[in-house]
Order: sequence, then structure tokens, then C-alpha cells
Amino acid sequence: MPFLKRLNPVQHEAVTYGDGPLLILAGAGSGKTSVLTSRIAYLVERAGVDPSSIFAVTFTNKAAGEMSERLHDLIGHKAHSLWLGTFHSLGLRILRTEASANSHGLTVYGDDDQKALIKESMAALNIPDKAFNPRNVLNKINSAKNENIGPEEFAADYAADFLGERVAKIYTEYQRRLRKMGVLDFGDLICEPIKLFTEKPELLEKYRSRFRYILVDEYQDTNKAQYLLTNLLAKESENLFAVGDPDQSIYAWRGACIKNILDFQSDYPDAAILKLEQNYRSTQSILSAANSIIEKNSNRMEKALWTDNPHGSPAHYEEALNEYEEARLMIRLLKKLADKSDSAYRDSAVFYRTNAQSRVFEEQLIREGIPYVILGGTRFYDRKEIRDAIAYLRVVLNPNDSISFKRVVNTPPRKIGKVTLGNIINLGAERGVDLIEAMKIACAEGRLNKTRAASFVEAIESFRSEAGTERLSELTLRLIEDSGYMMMLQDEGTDEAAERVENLFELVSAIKDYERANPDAGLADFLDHVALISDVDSFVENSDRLTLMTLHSAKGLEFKNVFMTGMEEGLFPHSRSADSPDELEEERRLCYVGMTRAKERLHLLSARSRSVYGESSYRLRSRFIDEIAPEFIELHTDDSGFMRKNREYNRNNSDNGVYLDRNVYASDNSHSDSPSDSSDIFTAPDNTHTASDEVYYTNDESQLDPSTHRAGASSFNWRTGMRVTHPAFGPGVIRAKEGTGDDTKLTVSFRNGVTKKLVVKYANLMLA
DNA sequence: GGTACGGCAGTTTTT
DNA sequence: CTGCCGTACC
Repeated sequence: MPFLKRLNPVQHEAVTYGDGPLLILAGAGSGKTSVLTSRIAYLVERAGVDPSSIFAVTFTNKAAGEMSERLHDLIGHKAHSLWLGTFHSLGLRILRTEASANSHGLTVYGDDDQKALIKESMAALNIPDKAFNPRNVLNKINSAKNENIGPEEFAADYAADFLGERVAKIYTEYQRRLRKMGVLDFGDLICEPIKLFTEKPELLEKYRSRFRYILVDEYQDTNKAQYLLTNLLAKESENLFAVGDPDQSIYAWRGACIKNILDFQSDYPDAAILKLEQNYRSTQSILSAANSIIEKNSNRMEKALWTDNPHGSPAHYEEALNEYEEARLMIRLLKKLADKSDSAYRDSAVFYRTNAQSRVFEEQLIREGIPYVILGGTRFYDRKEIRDAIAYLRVVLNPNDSISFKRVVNTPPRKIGKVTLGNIINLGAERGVDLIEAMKIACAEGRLNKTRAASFVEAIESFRSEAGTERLSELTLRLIEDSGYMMMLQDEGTDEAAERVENLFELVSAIKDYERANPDAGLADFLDHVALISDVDSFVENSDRLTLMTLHSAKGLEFKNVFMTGMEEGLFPHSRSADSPDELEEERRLCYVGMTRAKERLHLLSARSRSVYGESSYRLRSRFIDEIAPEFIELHTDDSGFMRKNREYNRNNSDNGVYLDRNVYASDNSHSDSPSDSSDIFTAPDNTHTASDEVYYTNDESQLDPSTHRAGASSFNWRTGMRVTHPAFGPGVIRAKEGTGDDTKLTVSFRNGVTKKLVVKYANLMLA
């Protein structure tokens, strides 16, 4: 059992632990992946456990793939008989296994398809999407599903709430349509198995007796529904092996429930808890810097991460003038690393808080001719032409998939607009046939232009008739050609269209690769694959390229050199997290996750000014910079005057979790004339009764009492981000500003939910 | 039924 | 600034 020899004592104990629930608190870089893999190998090779009775959940498909590979090295072909994947892929696997008869048409909808179906449902209910943003409705439905709340329960919960009641109606309709079409959304992949198990106890019993060993990675990021599913399966055997790190919980916004890991011991009173506290990844400096950040969180399980690694160099912080300079600074530092050490580009990664930040880096990297890859943003499979091609494939598989049908029935243009489309759908409903059948009937009865419709119907049908004999990649290529889609692009003659054609060929070759890797897979399997994979999953470190990604995508990865960029208040921590201490703590965990990805060098960068929405504004460095104990960070900045005050201010106020809205003075011209002496431009918040945000920049100390700031003082410089109070609407935040002086108009979002555009002169606003 | 243009909302993070 | 949606016209 050679793999046991490589483990430290705690890891060894975890891997060889007997039956019963076990929680492993695994700090960053503490070798948890190897513990998980070894555990499975141990179960199979030493404990005599049948691999097919193991159910192992990872956070990404990539992690599952890597684990599968490593397992194959350890236990050979037996690695293929366990169930290993993300919650979503395993949920789908359960559903497919149990959906015997009508499994042919199980399609998984992604975000955009969901939104389209929400719109369709709203239209059917005569709810105008002006009053109700489909995106918001979708978010509500998704959050409900994260907690395994179905339409009925949702309706019951919100019966008294006008808005909630409408959302419940939409949810019900949306769900009805999903089921009618045989389509699942992401939430269904967890909720439907739960429903299945609840409604059919004998089925649950079958799964319980099959899967005697449940292993869950990243347990801190499971949501309520996933927790329920896990517990349904594990409750009888109680062989639940959960691994996680509460300090790395960064998906609360997606429903992740940190309580799941914190309450493990009360859920399983017999549970043992082991802590993996030795870090094998980072230098001491980096680890200490990261620790000094995470310690600022008040809601956490105590854990002392340490390392035997060399001390290394302290983290390096540097400010650039603006976001372009920030990118160039990153490139300078990157080149320096490449010159003096043997670091290749592939050893470095650039992290940022929001996808939008990637654009500037991309531009500068192209200019410098540095090879790079961007993870996330628009996935390959999210491109328009790819989604169109996928929609064709979905219609082949599931002719009732109305969203996909609508997407392509008139692409290329076949003179099938709203009216004709409505007729087809009605005809289908009347005769009880699918949409392709309905089109054929309409043609036969002369209600549809035959020649125009033919390219569509025939392309779909010929795919089907040859599905058994011809290869998927070949059929797909023929489908996009026969349908006229390819011709449509080729006729366009623009560079963009040419690129789309290229992408379609790339899709065909992606299908070829897939066929090679999965010889037995069919169209349905490929579509599942497309729906469930993400960019991170297909990330391979094979060529020498710099990697760019969001901090969220960085979870689970490691790089020799890490650049964390956009270290600015309002961006990171993000201003959307400003109002809630909990969200702020999550931002801090995100910072911790980012820092602990670095093995040797950690660069933290920020821009003093940055364009957002095309308008540039001044920024203050992130409080996180100032939370790092000074001995672990080198500050390359003009640390006098303004910025020094900033630092002291952050120091004094950042450890209590109270957010101070620095957007207030982080704006256009107020900064350039900041006093170089040390007059108290930053006063501590007066937290007597208002919520702490009365910090703003001014030269006049007498104005520091917010109650003296009335709108009547028309010279007052209102800025976006400021907290204000309106006599009628109550407290709110300034979102936008137009005009100057007496003409100033402000867009204010009030806490009661309404957003108003107000003329300052009349509004009688006060600073909150 | 197709197209051209104008207005407005949007960006936090994703399986 | 951009991309999407709705409207008005062909």
C-alpha cells in the first residue's frame, strides 16, 4: 500500500478511519485531494469495499476527472465502477438510471435557456416582463431550488406577499413546462432525485444499500438541497466522509450553506473530526499573510495552518495609476519572474474579482505578444453559433424542446415568424404531436411554405434516420450544412461570420474528441456533457500560457506565482457586499482562497483610478491589503498623506466586520487635492444610531456632521455610492448622478426596493 | 414577416 | 460602452 506511506499522521488516520461519519477540516494546500483519493483506494484495496458501492462527490468535473485518473493509477480498472462526479452530474445519472421509458428526451437547460423559458411562462400568464425582470424571477426560482423548495411550498411560503405570489405563479408554470418538455434545469438535477427518493422509499432503499460509502469534497460549499440528498443516501450506513474548509466557503450567494459543515457533529453525533493543518503548498510568508487576513473573520472555526516550507519572500503590493497601468505593471513583474527565475508563463496566474476586468489584461497581453488563456467569461459553448448548433441537436433529440426549437426554426430565415410559429405550436398542442410533426402536418395541409420549411424538417429527420449508422460528428456537420445554417454564415462574408464558421468546425472536432473518449456515448450523452462542463473543467496546463480567471474559478488550483488584481475598495471587497457583514466575510474568504493558491510569490495589485461604465473614478486600496500583518507584505506605494491615512483608517476599522463605504470619496476629483498634511480627513464612523457610513471627503471639518448636509447646500458634491435619506422614501444609496449644481439629478435606490430619479434641488435629501 | 434604428439596462462571483 | 429589446416602417 505505497500510497499510505506518503501521508502524514493525521492524513493517515483519515484515510484509514473505520466505518462511521467523519469530517475532515482540510486547510488550504493540506493535501485533501490526495486524502480523498487515498481513502477510496484504501476502502477498495484494504477494507474490501466493492468499488461500485462508493459514491464520491467533487466540486467540479475537472476535480472528478483528475481524481478518476489518480484512482486509476492506484486501483486500476476498478476505478471505473464507482460513481464519481459533481452533485449535478451524479443527480442526472440517478435520474437517467431511473427514467427508464421516456429517458430519450431528458435535456438539461443552462442559464439562458432557463431565462427564455421564464419569459415564455410569464407571457403565458400575461405577466409583462417590464414589471417583473425575468432575471430576478429566475434568481428567486433558483434560490428556491437550492433549498429544495418546490412551487407548492414556495406558493405557501409567499401566499401573503404580493410579489412572491406572482413569482410562485411563474415558478409553477415554469416547472410545468419543464416537465412537459422533459427538460431539467440545474436545480432539478438535485431536487428531482430527492423527490424520487421521497416518493419511492423502495428506490431510496435500493440506493442506500448500494452506496454504503459516501464521500463529499468541498463540503462547505454544499447547498441545502445537496445536503438533503447526501443525507438521504448516507443516513442509514452513516459512512459519510466529508472534506471541507469553512474558511474557503465562497458560494453562499449560490445557496451554499456553511451551516452544513459547522453542524456536522450535531447531524452525526458519532462523528469524528480531524483537522489537516499542515500546508504543503505555500511559503511561510504567503501562508502567514493569508492567515492574518482570515483571522479578521469573527464567524469561524479555529484552525491553525502551518508549514515546513521555506520562508520565501513577502507578498508584494503595488499601486498603478489606472487599470491599463495595472495590466502593464503585471506584465513587467511577470517578465521579471521569467527572466530571473526559471518560471515559465504557465507557472503564473492572474486573478480578478469580476470577469469584466479581464478585457484590459487581454488587450495588453496581446500587445506584448504574451500567450495567455482566459477561464470563464463566455464559454465556448455559450457562443451564439455554438448554441444554435446545440439547439439543432437538442431538437433532434427532443422535438418538444420549445426553447431550442424557437431558437433555430427560423435561423437561417425561413419566413417563420411569430405568427407562423404560434400556429405550429397550437397545431402541435391540438393534435398532441411534437413540434416537428406539427410542422410536417402544417406543410401537408398547405398552412406552411413547404420549400422554406423543408430544409429544417429534412435536416432534422435525416439526422434521426441515420443516427444508428453514422458518427455523431459527421451527422452534426451535415445537420448544420443541410439546415442552411452554414450557408447563412458563409454568405455573410464578414470576418465575424468567418470566425463563427471556424467555431462550428471546432465544435465538430470537439464532438470527434468526445466520441474517441466515449465510444459508447450517444447524442444525449454529448448534450449532457455540454450542459455540465465548465471552462475550468477543460483547463489543461499543457502549453506555456499565462492563465487568467476570477477568484472564484481559482478555487482548488495552485500556481507558483499569483497576481491578485483590482485590490480596491468597491471592487474587492465588492460594493455589492457592502451592506452585509456576512457577505463581507465571504469576500474575505475569497481573498484567502486567492492568496493560498500561491506557492512561491504573491503579487497584489490595484489601480488608483479605474473606468467603470466608461466613467473613471478614483479608488482606494482594498482593506484586505491593510489587514495583512506588515511583516508579511511589502508595500510599494507612496505611503504618505492620503494613502497613509487610508491605511490607518483601514487598520482601525476593518477588524470588526463593519463596512465603511469608501465609494463616497472614491470618486473623480476629490482626491487630487487631498491634503498632504495629516488633518483628520477620515473620521471614525459615528455609530450611535445610523449605520456607520458617514465617511466622506471634505476639506472643511465643520462639515463632518452629516446632519448639516442638506440638499439645499447645492454646492455639495453628491457622488454615487453615498448613503442618503429621503423624507418620504427613507434610506438609500446614490446609484447615478447627472448634471451639476442646481440641475443635479440623482438616481437613488432606496432600501424599500424602489429606485427613483430625483432632482436634488427639490428632493430634500440628507446624508444618512 | 423582415429589418433598421433608438432607448435603456446592465456586471459580482457559477455547477 | 455594449448588447438586447421593442417599435416603426418596409
